[in-house]
Amino acid sequence: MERKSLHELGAQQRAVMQIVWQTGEATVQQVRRRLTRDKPLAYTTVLSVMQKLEKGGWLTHRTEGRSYVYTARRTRREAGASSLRKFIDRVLGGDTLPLFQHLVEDEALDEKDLAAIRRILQKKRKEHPDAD
Amino acid sequence: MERKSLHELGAQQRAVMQIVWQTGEATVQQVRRRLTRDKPLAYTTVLSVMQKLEKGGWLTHRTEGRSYVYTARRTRREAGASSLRKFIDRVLGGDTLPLFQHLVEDEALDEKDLAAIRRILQKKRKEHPDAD
DNA sequence: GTAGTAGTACTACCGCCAATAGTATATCAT
DNA sequence: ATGATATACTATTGGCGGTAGTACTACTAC
Repeated sequence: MERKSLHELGAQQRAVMQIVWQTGEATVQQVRRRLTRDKPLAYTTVLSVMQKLEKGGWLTHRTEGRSYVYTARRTRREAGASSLRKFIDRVLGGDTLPLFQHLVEDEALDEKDLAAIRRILQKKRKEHPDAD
Repeated sequence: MERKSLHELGAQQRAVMQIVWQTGEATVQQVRRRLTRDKPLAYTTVLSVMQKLEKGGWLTHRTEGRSYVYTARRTRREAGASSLRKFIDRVLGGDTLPLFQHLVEDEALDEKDLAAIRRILQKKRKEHPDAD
């Protein structure tokens, strides 16, 4: 079965999820208004997308007045992490090292970020004071 | 148009690319033999996959005898890095630091990996001896 | 030189699913 | 009651991955 991963969603579905994550919770109308568009989508289109997302386990809703208020079932962090795990396995063949390499070398990281990374590493080192 | 990214390929297509990358170059037959299968795929099936990959800019071929020898147009590193970049932007919203945090803290990294990461960081620090 | 073998080109089909939206039905406000 | 708004259900379209068949070409072996 294998639950689907964030990066396997369609672009529109991801866009909706981003909106829900940003706003914390949202009705169909709110999502619809936020979807930047030359020509706005039909209400029912957005609704359909969200219903499919709910069926896929991405959203839940509660009733409020006559509307549904949707919320994400997982935080963006969680979804991102799980997606990343699958990405590493599937695309990089489980090899995390190139990933770091890319992150540190190619990605735009300022000194603050780098310092934070060093701090993370040192903390990790304390927990496992094996080698070096 | 926007060229497609490695993680957006199908599983079979990725498998073929991995084989080509591993062997450096390969004919259809070679790829076919390497595709682990209960029931081996028809020759023309593998051929079709590779032709589509060629059309999509992933492979090129040269003629050798009566066969085509296919090679990848980008190295696995390049493809992986580019895919990763898009993955970070599109899927994680450019959020690199938490990504890193997650990787170090939750993902299985042995000491060897950690050491390699430190090395990368130190190299980076030499190039930009700004802060700290 | 004819039959067989191996290769490629082109075409096709199936199934899945994202994207889009219409119709039917319910509910609420006035 | 009427109209606006909301959801449920259904439908259509288009693309694409995965699979493979058929047609054509070229080499090989008697």
